[in-house]
Amino acid sequence: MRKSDSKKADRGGGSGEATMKPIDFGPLATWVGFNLRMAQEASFQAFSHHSAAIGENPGRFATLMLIARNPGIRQTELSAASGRDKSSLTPVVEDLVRRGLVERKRVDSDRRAYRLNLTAAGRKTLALMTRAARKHERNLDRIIGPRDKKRFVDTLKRLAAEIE
Amino acid sequence: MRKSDSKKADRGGGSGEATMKPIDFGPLATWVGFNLRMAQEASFQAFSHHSAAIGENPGRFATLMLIARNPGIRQTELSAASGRDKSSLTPVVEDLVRRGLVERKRVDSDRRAYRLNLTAAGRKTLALMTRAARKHERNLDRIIGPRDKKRFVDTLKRLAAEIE
DNA sequence: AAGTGATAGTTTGATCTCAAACTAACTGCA
DNA sequence: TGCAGTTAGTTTGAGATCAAACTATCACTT
Repeated sequence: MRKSDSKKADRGGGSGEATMKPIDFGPLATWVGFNLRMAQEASFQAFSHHSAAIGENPGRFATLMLIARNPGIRQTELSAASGRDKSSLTPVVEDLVRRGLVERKRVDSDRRAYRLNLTAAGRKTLALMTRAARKHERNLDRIIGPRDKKRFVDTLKRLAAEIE
Repeated sequence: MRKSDSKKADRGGGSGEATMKPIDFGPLATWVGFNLRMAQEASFQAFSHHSAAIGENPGRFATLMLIARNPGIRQTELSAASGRDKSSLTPVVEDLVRRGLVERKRVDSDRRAYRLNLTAAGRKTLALMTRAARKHERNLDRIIGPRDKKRFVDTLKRLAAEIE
């Protein structure tokens, strides 16, 4: 069983009875930040489990996709695009290179930087993950409903872009 | 400067010129999972920085709020409500108790379990954080727009609840 | 009672992440 | 030239998190 078991609840101000009370979320119930976290976590977990068979995780997937669509991208650009600190990317890229999914070339004109590209193996893995991701997305779409989807994603994008 | 510097980009299939190209997100652009992560991360960071002055973080805030609204809640219930594994909660609760914000009482009828309650100090800290959270939420609301807010939060809730 | 299976919370180990400090290399200006 | 400030990527340290294994206790059945 993943996550904690949400079963019965015997609670009460002081003296404990055997009444199963629902949780009171107070203001959290309507706050965006909290619900964003809960939804993200649920989505992340579900996709993690889906793609575990391939031996990757959602972060790797985004990384591979961004490299595929932006051949020659550099690590710092990649980190900005994927919303992670550049230092978080160091071990990820290292691992992808070690496993032969990504190729790293030093840039002639700037010897500090690397350019990243997918190898054939990388493209293959990406294709596998894309299939898993599509399945996952269909699941999310079903929950969101086709009507709201575009607006929902737009709102997420605005949030990501505009929070101070 | 937080996160990596998203500045210029000199990229190109093979030979590098000084053209600043925007990132191609491919299918990520429309996928819910990815945008959920980006928005969540942005929101989390912003609130973290806001509440850093109080010496807490978003997770602690949810924890305190849930204890406040559900006096006598047990750790396992709390972990389910806050979407974290119960084992993640152990050090959090320990720390809150150590710092005198939360009080932990063994349950007579079940000596495995604890009941959690806020102390006066805990209520004070929660009040402080609530102020910070309200400011943060106003900021998010402004981005989302009052019209869409309810629907947006409902969708987040459905996602959290219904992802397999 | 004794034993079996579930449950509350902790421990441990593996990942992932940020943030700040660091190295190397670039750019621009004096 | 040569120095000052910036940038690309790495290292290091701290903190979260999950998941599985574990301990203690409970609840139920026999």
